[in-house]
Amino acid sequence: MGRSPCCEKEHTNKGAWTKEEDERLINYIKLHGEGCWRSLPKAAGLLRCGKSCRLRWINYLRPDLKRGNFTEQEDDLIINLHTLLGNKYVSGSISSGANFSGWSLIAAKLPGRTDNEIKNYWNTHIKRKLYSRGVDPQTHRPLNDSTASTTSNKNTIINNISIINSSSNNNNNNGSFQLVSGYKNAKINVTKLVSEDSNSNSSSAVSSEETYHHQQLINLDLSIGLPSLTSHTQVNTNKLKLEQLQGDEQQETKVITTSHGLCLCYSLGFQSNQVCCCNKTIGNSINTTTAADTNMYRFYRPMDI
DNA sequence: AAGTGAAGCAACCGCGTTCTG
DNA sequence: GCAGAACGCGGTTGCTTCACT
Repeated sequence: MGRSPCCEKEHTNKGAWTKEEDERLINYIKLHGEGCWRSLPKAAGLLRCGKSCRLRWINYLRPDLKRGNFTEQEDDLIINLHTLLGNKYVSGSISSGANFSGWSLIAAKLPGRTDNEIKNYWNTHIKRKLYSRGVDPQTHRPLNDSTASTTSNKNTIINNISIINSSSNNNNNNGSFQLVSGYKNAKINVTKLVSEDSNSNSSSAVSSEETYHHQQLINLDLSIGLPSLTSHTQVNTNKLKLEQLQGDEQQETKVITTSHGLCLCYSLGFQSNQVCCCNKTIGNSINTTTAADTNMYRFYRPMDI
């Protein structure tokens, strides 16, 4: 049940773009801006599909693109974000209409890089890098981990977590959001972010119930830098802990909260209300502090179920 | 120098969701 | 409310370049 083609295929060029085509597209967008990709080719005098124009502009012609090799820092960030977000397209998960997906979200955290570029880089470089480290690039588990079966996707879903807005059916919008498995029937449950005093160790900071779950978690030492926090916000280490949900075939979620109400959507770089409706982002003032304030989230992977 | 396979990457494709008339 | 258009995404293809024999 496909869709009708977006353009007349018999009258469009395909394949590599010529310099002249590039110049036409650049000049047109400089004059008229982006938008209405369907009508752009005709208006710009290009015998190209609108989708093709959009792809060419976004991936190669945009003036803010950074070309060249990826840095080690970029490598690490991509790996970490992929561990958290995966690469699955989870369109329409956000009530505001924004789409969540792996590559595009990762690209949003790497200025000047495109999702296509990151995707290619992942497939050609990082996969190999992870294999050489003995890590499965899909599950981010050790290759010799017999429990990380690729055939039981429903049980290994960390890289298919999507973020959705807080449930509209309750009023629990206190800076919360949900992480939901992208796999049907996945039995992952997300517990809350447990705030810790920076001087205390993790075991003393969690309740007995949390300690129980803590013992079942594997620390992958996956850390993602948070935007700096302002002075009015205590610097806390927050742990996102994923626990297994036992004996329940239903996919289930719990709301994640932080002690200071920082929305993880924000921590991932979204502006206030851009993707979630929690109204708990710290706002513009968050940009004013130093790297010394930088906090880190540490993510844990659940044991297999 | 020529042939061949691997690697890299630009571009295409199909599909899900949102938008619009 | 509905249908088709538009957009944006991940997956995949296929061309080009590179390395090796």
